[in-house]
Amino acid sequence: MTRHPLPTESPPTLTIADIERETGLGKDTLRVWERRYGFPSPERDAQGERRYGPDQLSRLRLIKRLLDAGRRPGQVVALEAAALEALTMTLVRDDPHARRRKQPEAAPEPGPEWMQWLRQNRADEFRQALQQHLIRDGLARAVEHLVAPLCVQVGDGWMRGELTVFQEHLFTELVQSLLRESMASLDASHRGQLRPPRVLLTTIPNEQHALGLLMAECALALEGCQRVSLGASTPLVEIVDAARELAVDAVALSFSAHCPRRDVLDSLAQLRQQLPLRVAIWAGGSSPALRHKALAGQVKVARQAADLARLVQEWRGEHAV
Amino acid sequence: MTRHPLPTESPPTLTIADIERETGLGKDTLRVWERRYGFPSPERDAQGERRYGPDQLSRLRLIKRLLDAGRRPGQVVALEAAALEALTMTLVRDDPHARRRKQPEAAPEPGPEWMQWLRQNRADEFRQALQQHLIRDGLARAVEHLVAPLCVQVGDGWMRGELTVFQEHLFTELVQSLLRESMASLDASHRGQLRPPRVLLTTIPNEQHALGLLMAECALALEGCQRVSLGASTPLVEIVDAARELAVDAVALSFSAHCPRRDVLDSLAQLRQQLPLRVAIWAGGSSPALRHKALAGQVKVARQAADLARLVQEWRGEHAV
DNA sequence: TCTTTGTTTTGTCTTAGACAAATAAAGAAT
DNA sequence: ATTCTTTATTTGTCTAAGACAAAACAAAGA
Repeated sequence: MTRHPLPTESPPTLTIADIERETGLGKDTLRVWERRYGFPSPERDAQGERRYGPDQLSRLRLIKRLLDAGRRPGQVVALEAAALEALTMTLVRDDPHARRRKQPEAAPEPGPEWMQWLRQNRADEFRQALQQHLIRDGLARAVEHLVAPLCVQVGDGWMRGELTVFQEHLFTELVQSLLRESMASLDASHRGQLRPPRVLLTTIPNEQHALGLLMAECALALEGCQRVSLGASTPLVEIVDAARELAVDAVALSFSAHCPRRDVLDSLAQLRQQLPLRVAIWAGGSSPALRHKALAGQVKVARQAADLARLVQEWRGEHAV
Repeated sequence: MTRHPLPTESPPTLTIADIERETGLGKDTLRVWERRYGFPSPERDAQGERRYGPDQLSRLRLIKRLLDAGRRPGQVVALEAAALEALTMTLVRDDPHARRRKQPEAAPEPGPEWMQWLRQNRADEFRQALQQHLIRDGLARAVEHLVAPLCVQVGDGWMRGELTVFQEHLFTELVQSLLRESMASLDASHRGQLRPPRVLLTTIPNEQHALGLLMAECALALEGCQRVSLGASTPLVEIVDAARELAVDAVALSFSAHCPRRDVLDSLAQLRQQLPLRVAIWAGGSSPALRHKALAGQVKVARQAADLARLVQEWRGEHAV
């Protein structure tokens, strides 16, 4: 993906745009880190432009993981690769705010075999086991007690470096395929009997995480709701337009843990302002920003699939004919 | 999504980051356009930062559409909103290279009713009609003669402004849901009888267009291939790793029309360099860059779903036991 | 244990200039 | 008429150091 593919030169080949794409760190951020912390320290090509080596890329990947885990740049950017690895192994989900959260009656975690299948790329076995689980325990329980916690485990595993990016992609794709299948057969059993509320599902721009959205749709499907999904990453203006044109009763938004706080709060505020009050806003997902106080009253927050079912029932209670 | 939501002030409220997110135009590009063409011409807030009004945003959206349609910035950026609208109506798909391509035996285009359902947000009718079509004509014909041309029509309609972004999202989601359903039942009928080649499907980073990928997967499913999809936007390094770890015979990549030429050619070259030669590379999609000569020999290009089926058969011929 | 204050960290924005890759236009040779 | 080369223009992205507000942290007070 380098602009000048020179097979002969090995070490410094990646441009700043490449690094931005591969790590998700902005160009400005990369430059200011170089100035402040002395890392990354790319060489320069004939035109004076930055050229990063593969070692710096992987070190930046480690840093990004630690940042997502709650570390701050000043603590980690200047650290050696070895120290970064050590930190990575030490702490997983060491969210500084986590002390307050007490383990809510430790739900039965899915066993380690699931993660092992992923690590060993046994996609077929993973898929079959998940399919069996869906059939035997039903969609509701499978989402709540298997898929949702697996998403957390996969996220953690990715942070710890135990899972590669492609293994995470594979997981997403497998789950997506099976959940959609389950919903299709669920709808078939309802046969046009879908009742209100009519719910619009999507995520805000730059939020590509589609699994949360899909799990939310499952919860709504189980309640027999009419639903319209726009997939991920819809511009805010379009969400407002869609809510009007499609005449929905509620807009459900999913926010993954990686979604910047600002974007979460700002977009929810803006949507509340632009959507008519009779349209409810339901926000869900693992984003910590959803615990923010400013949301109370404006927006209903659902932290689990079961919460979403509760919101539907509340809505039906308030809009009984 | 504005950083400072001031409900009292109406006109200039969007920051440059908002514009980047909503239009997809880079910050650098927006600044250099302002310098060169005098547009956009944002006001400044107390800190001297750019603040764009809604009118400028919509005008930039028009410009973006025209650029995607093949116009160049120098021709359109300085134009008034009215002139932009006029240009938009005038020319659709006015690809400057289009003169060479002769209409290849005009395939029966899907009727106008499909686009009308989308424009009028009749999602249910659209879904039902598509489902019936899939059942009656089969997956192969439905993809080739209905879904694929509809994708083109939707792309054009979006450029002309006849379709909104959310209508395009809705279309994508509906089609995706139905295609996945069809593939699931197709696989169920094969019952573990899937044969080689084993194919990895994905797109390169920043290529979010998932429908092309899904249509490709349909074509492979129809041939009874083993396939592993990673979804959209996988880093190149990860594609290489995944190909090795998952022991695939071929890597299939989908490139939408919006995908930058450079990215297409560079990533294909880099993949060919890093993948072992026994792993075939199949590139498909509507990207014009796929016509480039440099690809010949290195990579097999499939412009339609049928081409992909042919590639599978060729592969099987070469690898007969 | 929770709110309020002050301090530090950190991402993003600003400026103008430079340059190479992509595209269009013009000319030459089939 | 086409196709290939050469020249000219357009256009996106990179560079620099400085600035500043919002987020995060630490410490003091209720």
